[in-house]
Amino acid sequence: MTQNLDAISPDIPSDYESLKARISTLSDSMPKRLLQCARYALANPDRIALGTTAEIASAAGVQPSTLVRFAQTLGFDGFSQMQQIFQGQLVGRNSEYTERLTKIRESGTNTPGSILGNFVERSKQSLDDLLRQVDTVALERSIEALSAAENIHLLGLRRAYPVVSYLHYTLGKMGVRTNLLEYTGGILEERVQFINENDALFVATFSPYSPEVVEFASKAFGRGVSVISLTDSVLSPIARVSSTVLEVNEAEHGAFRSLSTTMCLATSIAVAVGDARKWTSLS
Amino acid sequence: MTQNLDAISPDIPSDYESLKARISTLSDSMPKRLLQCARYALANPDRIALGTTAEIASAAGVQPSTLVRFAQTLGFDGFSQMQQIFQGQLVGRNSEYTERLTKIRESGTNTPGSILGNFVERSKQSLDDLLRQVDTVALERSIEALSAAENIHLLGLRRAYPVVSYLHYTLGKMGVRTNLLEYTGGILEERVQFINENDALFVATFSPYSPEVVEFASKAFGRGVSVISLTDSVLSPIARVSSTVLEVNEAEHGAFRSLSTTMCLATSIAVAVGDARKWTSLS
DNA sequence: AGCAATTCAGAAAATTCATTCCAAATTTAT
DNA sequence: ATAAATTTGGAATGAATTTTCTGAATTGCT
Repeated sequence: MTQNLDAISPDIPSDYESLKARISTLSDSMPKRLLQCARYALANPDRIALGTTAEIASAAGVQPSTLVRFAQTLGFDGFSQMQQIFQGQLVGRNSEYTERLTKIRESGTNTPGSILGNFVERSKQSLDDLLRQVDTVALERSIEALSAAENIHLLGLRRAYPVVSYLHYTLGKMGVRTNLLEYTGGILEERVQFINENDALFVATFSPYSPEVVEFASKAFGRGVSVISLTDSVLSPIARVSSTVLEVNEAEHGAFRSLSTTMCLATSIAVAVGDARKWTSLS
Repeated sequence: MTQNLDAISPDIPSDYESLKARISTLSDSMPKRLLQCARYALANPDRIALGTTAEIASAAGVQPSTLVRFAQTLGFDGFSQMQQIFQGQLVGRNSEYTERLTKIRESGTNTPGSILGNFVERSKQSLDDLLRQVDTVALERSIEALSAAENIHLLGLRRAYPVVSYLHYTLGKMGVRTNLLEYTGGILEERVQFINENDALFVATFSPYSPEVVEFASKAFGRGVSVISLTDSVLSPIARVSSTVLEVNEAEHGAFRSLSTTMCLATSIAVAVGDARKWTSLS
């Protein structure tokens, strides 16, 4: 009886795309736990494809039975039937991926896909380099300096602006207030006076190094402020006026650079500083 | 415990590559049925990864128990253990990755270096996932829409702000002027009226989705504006009010996410749009 | 050809798994 | 505030799956 009705009305999704679509539409009317399943499934399709109900359930923080109910809500008989869709996606994607990779490698055509592929490849390379070449001593000194600072000031223009802007946000989220120095005409220099000796200045600047930024850092450094700089070469003019220099070689495609690697380092710094501050400044 | 035993007994392949190597070396001295397994496994790795012993056995023309013996011949405890290697290959998670991550995790302490290591590994994985999961159709449609737009408006707050901010910069460098919508209190909504039908709105928003952003996009979409959104899930409220949705699963470490992958995609979009515009709008 | 060692198929056992069920808890409607 | 309906956790169940075991078949050796 029920089976007949089920078979008629909600025909089951037959591929991953329609499954996603259905989850998306049904998610509105889903109770808490089922929504939790929905979120987990969309965020970890691979684990759904390969895991057992027990494993997945514990990873998603629900009961195995909830997973089954989730699958049934979507129109499947049970979990296993839903799992097959995820498995199909996994296999198809795998073959597509290798195909895509070879296409990227051989054809120089500038399709959006190949541009992306190129950036991905180079970014991975660049991340590897970062981990291999990073100066851990400098990194640790940076964290220390930032953790110990009374106030943290952040400066970065143009390409470096998103980096400091994200640091500002992330550190803020961790309860570390920072002063993001936005560029508002020639007034920048005047603000050096508001930075005092116990503060730290974090500066990011890349290849056509903004003179204003270097100038600003120089003045702060001259005043005895701890200057931590993030740049792309030790030859950067900022290096001369920094207490600590962090170097990043960003991935590039033609004349354009991604910010993947830089962001990775920046985020790590933020988390490390947040961690360090948590222990020292715990009220 | 188990690790010690594993390490002592004929060390088991931890990688699909080394597994293949072992199969091919041992296959010389394999009896008929085991050879049959070997051949089938190498020819149908996906089915080994996903099937049950019964299914695979019948497909390969052997008994389930033979499959188990086959796995044991290669040094595994049983079939299931071998299957994991095939699964890892399918997901694209090779042993180096997991090895490094466990090494990082084992070191336990949150030293700056280990935090960075963690972010680097996860970002690399996340980049791989991006290339695997990216919806090329959506990507191409996004590029088209952005290239064809009279004006491009960019919107993103909090964690998404660095992304649009970088897009603003990069597109500007390529001669594509964009309108970066900064948040200045409640005035945001009023600005919808300055966006017209031939424009495109690029919106980025992530997990605690800013209602203002969604609201803004919704209004623009309602006015017939082409809305391209960059978000982290199809469950994102922005998906409903977008012409095209680009999904990114960013790497995370604890509660904190890097922006590496997102930045990689954003940069690719910028370059692709810049390319496309170059040909159409060459004066 | 005859014997020993190895390999095999198939059944049996042990384990794990997906699913169902029900009482408790929570939400919704009245 | 109370009752009804829905949702949830967790145990129970029955099915399925991996693995072991054993006698038969095959192979290799003399």
